Amino acid sequence: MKNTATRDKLIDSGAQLISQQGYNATGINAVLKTCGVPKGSFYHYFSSKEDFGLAVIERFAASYDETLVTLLEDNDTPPLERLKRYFAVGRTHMHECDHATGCLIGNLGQELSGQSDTFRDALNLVFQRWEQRFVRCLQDALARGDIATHTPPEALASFILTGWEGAILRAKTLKSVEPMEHFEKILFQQVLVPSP
Amino acid sequence: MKNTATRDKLIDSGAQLISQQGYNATGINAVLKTCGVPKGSFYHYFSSKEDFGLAVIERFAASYDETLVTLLEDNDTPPLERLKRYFAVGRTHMHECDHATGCLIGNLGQELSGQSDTFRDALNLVFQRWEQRFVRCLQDALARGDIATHTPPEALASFILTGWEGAILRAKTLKSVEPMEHFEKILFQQVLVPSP
DNA sequence: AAAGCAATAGACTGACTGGTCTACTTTAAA
DNA sequence: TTTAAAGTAGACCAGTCAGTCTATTGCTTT
Repeated sequence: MKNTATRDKLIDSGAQLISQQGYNATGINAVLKTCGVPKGSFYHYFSSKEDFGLAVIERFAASYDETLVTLLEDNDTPPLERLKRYFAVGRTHMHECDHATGCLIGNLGQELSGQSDTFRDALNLVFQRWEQRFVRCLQDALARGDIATHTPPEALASFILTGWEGAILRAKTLKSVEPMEHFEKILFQQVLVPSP
Repeated sequence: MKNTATRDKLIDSGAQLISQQGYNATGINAVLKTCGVPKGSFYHYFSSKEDFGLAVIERFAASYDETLVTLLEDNDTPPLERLKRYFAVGRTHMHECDHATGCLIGNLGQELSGQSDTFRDALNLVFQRWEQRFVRCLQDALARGDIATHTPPEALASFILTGWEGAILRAKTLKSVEPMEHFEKILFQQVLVPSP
């Protein structure tokens, strides 16, 4: 398996279609059609649709983790500013996709975690890695005294991730980023605050 | 259409299967099999699968709204206590379904709002009605001085709904109600608080 | 140049999809 | 008692699904 260009094309098209329509609603033939790859190649690179789905998740997570690092571990920016920037980027993405796509991992988590343990485990791992990035950012903020709370940063990170994912879901059904803005506002005004 | 027993059986089975597997993964034949109804009856009561799906949403929303009223508009209980009870019931449900089902409306919102405007509109309406219930409860709390915040109750209600939906999603992938507990804890310790 | 493997190519399969069709039975009104 | 409609029943349809199969091409190693 030296030529990964075709494999990449398949994963790219798959990620796009799955983001838009979900996993079950995305047929393999549709993926092949959008990238002009014959079925023989598909089953040369992937043993099954599930295998393909897991590859899509893996690649999305890897690429997303890069942007997460640049946004959340930039030590030249105060930690809370990094978080705000992260949310702003998310809101921009939501606008760009006309409130239709949202978060691939969140979508698949909702659709597949009751359907397949393999998928659930893979998606759970991605979520946990994201939480770790938040934890580190929050620890920075705590160390600088930017926030003062008795809540452990792990719980705060979980709160931020779930709140944000929920806001994305709501933004999709509402076709507006308003729920995301509400979340940000309340988070920074009432949760991530210095001691009074 | 006088005899609604068959129709109800179809909707019940449909709600159960769609809750577990999602809309796209639930075939009509599977619904028919689980409730022993022939296909002729299905298309006698519903014009299409989409029509059926909307009926499932409608019925779930109506039945869920009843429990929402008894939980959130019980004037014998302080408003914040009502909210806490609501969350406790949600957590119990999550345990009962072994963290597999979650919230039907949230699931479908994620799966279908990018796929069909009809579904998105229907689900959005349900969410908005839920938010209204929260708003009323929060107004009670504000009037009693149980909470003191400059954030309008509508924004708070949106925050609570999205946070809770996100926590449910995360609980599904994690197979644990921990994210739901984190959300509750931070909400009542740092957001819904009286003036210091 | 020959051999061998990686990759491409797409026709094909059986199972299943949502949906249609006709035939039959029950119910209720006239 | 007749008649029409409501509802039941399931065979059947075209289309699509994930996945298989065989044939061929391109590249690399010997």
